[in-house]
Amino acid sequence: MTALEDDFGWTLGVVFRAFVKATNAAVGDLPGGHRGYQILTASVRDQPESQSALCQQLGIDRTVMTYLLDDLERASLVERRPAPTDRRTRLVVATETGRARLTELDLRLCHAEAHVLSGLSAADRKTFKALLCRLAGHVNELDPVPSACQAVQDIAASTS
Amino acid sequence: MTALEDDFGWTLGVVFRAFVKATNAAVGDLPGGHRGYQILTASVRDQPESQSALCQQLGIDRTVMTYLLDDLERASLVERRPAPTDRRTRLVVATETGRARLTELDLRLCHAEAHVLSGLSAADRKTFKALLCRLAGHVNELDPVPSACQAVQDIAASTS
DNA sequence: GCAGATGTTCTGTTTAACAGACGTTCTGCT
DNA sequence: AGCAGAACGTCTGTTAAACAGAACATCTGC
Repeated sequence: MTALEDDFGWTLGVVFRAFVKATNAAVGDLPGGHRGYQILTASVRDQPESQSALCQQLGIDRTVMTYLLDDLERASLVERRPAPTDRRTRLVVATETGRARLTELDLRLCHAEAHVLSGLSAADRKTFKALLCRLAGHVNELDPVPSACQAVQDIAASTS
Repeated sequence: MTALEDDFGWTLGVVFRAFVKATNAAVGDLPGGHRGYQILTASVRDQPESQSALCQQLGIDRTVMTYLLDDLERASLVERRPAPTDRRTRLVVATETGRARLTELDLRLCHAEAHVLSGLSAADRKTFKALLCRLAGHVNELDPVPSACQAVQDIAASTS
């Protein structure tokens, strides 16, 4: 219980970790974990025009994306189909199953967020989110975040 | 710029990542990175009575701690000396150099925190920290955090 | 003094990510 | 049309990090 490190960093880490843990629990056995979720989301919302576009968007290595998609495809959540305009590229589209799974996951993730934030009143929750958002925006100006996944990778080699 | 994932998780990740990055930059070439800093801090503040106590406190594997301490010792920042009461255990004590390095690091980390929080006014900064602290406390009740480092490890296998 | 427990280190295995090579397909130039 | 070079996706090999378990040294209780 001693303040091992700077209090701010420690608390931030605790909260972030709790969110990560809740998120993982919510995602459950989805192939690829949180990255599977992100791929699924992108395939529905953004209709990525190629695998490599998806890679760049999510900050995932091409070689990793390959077997990530393999797993998702094996679970019938997405399909790789050759792009009609350029047969080098594969279009990543969500199946009906994948779409259904995504709406379910969104719900669960919403609960996960609520779980982490349950220590605050509704008003505090709102101000916290607002401040966090301002902070994120400011930080993004200072040093644009390449991607959501990149963050995780950096963190892996980093500190709390 | 599309909201890939839940906004809360994304913003939290962005801010956390920014902090991590700033922290790493502040720590610089310290052997062991942020863990080196934590070990150094613990060796000064808590005077750990054994390596394994340190491991448990920081959530670092024993085998990892071994070469982490090797590196720190090689840099003359800490010393392993046999405990007078039990010669099986090694006392980890900071050298004078290590102590000086730590005060310098504390200063740099303070700047790093200020850098991340520079997007908020002093008042907002204060409320943000307070809310974060309440959140961390609450989260800790729900599911006690074993350690600061454990968080990072979990995050490595996780989401933003 | 001996059996078992504990602290630390070493070895081997596993996992994850990345760099590079390869086959396929497209684009630009002649 | 045909060819050189680039781009996309996949596969192979290498590297780094973490953990499990064995091995060694030392302590505690009987």
